[in-house]
Amino acid sequence: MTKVRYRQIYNILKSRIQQGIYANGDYLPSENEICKTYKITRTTARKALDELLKEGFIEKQQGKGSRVKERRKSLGLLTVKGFSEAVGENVKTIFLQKPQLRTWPVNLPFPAGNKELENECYYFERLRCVGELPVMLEYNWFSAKDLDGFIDLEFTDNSFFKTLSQKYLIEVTGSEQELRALYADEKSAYLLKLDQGSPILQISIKFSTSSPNLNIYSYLYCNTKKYPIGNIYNH
Amino acid sequence: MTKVRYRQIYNILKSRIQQGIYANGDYLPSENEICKTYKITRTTARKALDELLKEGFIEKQQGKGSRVKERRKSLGLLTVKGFSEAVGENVKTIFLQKPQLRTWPVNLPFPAGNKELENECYYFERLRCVGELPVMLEYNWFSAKDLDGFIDLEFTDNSFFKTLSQKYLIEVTGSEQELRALYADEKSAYLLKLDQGSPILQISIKFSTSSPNLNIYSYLYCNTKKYPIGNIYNH
DNA sequence: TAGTGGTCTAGACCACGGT
DNA sequence: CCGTGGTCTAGACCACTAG
Repeated sequence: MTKVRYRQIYNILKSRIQQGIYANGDYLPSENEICKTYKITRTTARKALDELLKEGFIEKQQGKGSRVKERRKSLGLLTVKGFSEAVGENVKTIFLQKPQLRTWPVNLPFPAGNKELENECYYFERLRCVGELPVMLEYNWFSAKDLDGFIDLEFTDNSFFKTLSQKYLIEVTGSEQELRALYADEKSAYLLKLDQGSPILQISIKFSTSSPNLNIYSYLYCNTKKYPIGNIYNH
Repeated sequence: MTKVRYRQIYNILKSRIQQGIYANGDYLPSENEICKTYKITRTTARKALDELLKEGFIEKQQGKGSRVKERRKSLGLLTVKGFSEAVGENVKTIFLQKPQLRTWPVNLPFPAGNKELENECYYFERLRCVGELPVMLEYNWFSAKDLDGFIDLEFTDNSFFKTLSQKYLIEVTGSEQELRALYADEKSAYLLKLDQGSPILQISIKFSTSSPNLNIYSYLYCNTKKYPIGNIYNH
């Protein structure tokens, strides 16, 4: 799959955790053992563990080891690359607007680069649910440059980023966000099954990708009553 | 100051950026040049740059370099260790409740460990302003164990974490957060100069420290109208 | 004292951007 | 082509935890 070694190790360890092979509170093998097992050096092993740390799967303590941490019932949207990855199973996605070509809107969450604005943009709109409960309303824009045929595309696993990766070999490399508490407008309230004027969490995002002239701009509107948004930071 | 080399380099580069020696859009010296200048290896140089990246001071591009990024007018609370660090200058802090000994409250933002609960806890409460505008209301709890004399303590630079570091040699090593949009209650609304029932951003935090039995539990209530909360994530 | 994670060195090869 | 950042190796020393 991915070529990078630390990413492979990361995936192996992550799936071991998710399958419960390393259960809650267990210690992972030590860094040196991981090195021996996978024939890598500590630099690489530590890089894999760092990813797990950043995403809240483990916690480390000097002199003791890396322990599997309980993940809370929150959507780790801020540290992860998208809704599907953040939530895991039991996700339902409803397209309110399939990808279509548009002119750029006036109010992007972050200013776009000139090269991006040279072309029109793709736009789509989705409602995300955990089980039957709608928890997030999502608006997305990105430059149409270099992404021919995006309109007719079927999303793999309903994941936009997985689709980008598989069909265009483009990876998300980072994100920048701003958070605001707002009143829900009529549309958001209706779709998220809230009273109009309820407090709602707006997340403005700029995703950067491995393609320098492609950024994804998104507004997320979250119903945080049942599922708050989670975030983890180390160091 | 700090003994760790990459932290020193990080501080040097950060202050160069803040002073405008490396201005907005400029490229930093390349990793190899940084190595030569400070007589370090690339591992160390890269670790310093990684910190700058995480906090949004720079952006990197393979084949080109590390460029100084414009910081937006938002409080980078989620990626940084506290209000003072997040905001920079022009901060005003008002103590609503000076540190005092208390019994633990019922509703901590995250469950505390048994060792922490064995003792009573310290509590304090502050209002944080940017200029004259109150933007954040802050409630803090932490175990009184090993922190004798905390009540009479003067905070250095109004920074709780700086005080911990200097007086007790305890460092913040990470944090975990949950975000919710709520209605402002009477007290929050009054202090943050909002209408009662305005939407308000609640950040529940657990700060972990270099002392395994000391975590800081906080609720932050933010007025995001003028200053949204910012966050950055890479990889 | 043995084992763990944290820091650091010295060097290598690769992928990417611009000339 | 060269210089950039991204990955990886092999090995060292340190700080912390626990028996």
